Amino acid sequence: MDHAIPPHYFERDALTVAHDLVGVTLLLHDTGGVIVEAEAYDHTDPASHCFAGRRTPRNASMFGPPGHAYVYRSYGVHWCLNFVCGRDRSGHAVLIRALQPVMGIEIMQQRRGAVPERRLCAGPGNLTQALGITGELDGKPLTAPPFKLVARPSHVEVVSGTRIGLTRGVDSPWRFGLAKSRFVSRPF
DNA sequence: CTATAGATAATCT
DNA sequence: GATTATCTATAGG
Repeated sequence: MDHAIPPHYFERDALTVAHDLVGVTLLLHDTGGVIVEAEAYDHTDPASHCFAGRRTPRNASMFGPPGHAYVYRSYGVHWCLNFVCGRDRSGHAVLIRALQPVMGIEIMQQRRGAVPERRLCAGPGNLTQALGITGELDGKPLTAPPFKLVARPSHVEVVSGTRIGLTRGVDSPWRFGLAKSRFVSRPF
């Protein structure tokens, strides 16, 4: 029996949610898989878009209600998917960085081109391309279609490390992954 | 396998 | 005008 993720799941700080999301299954329409890599960001974090509570048109949904998506464009090219969380709308979010493909693998392969399955959803930009995620989903609730989230198994071994691709906040170990997974964007 | 270089254009100052 | 929560190709071990 599948257990859906309840809305209050996201009413916690980004670090806690990022840790707990490892092993959760993320589905969008008929594609998706198991979250094997996620990173936490919040308003105390120099690497975050909403550091010190700074608001811009782009990051508006990061200050919106928890349990919703924050989708932004990275390097002007790639879409990146975040889960907004926190209890006080102060700017907590978790960047989904990699999935272990489970559902709709052929569809995702068509969208991504000829890449090995272990690279299909490895990296935030690759993941959104595989699932067909665009800015249209920014601000949409994660607890309603087209999203579906399924709770993880009871025993999941989670590892942590420093985040990827940053110039600030480089030492914070706010990257979480599924131990020994070969679907992560980079080894831990 | 790891490391680095270059492309790329939206976003922000 | 500068920066960037990335990606791919390429060179080297």
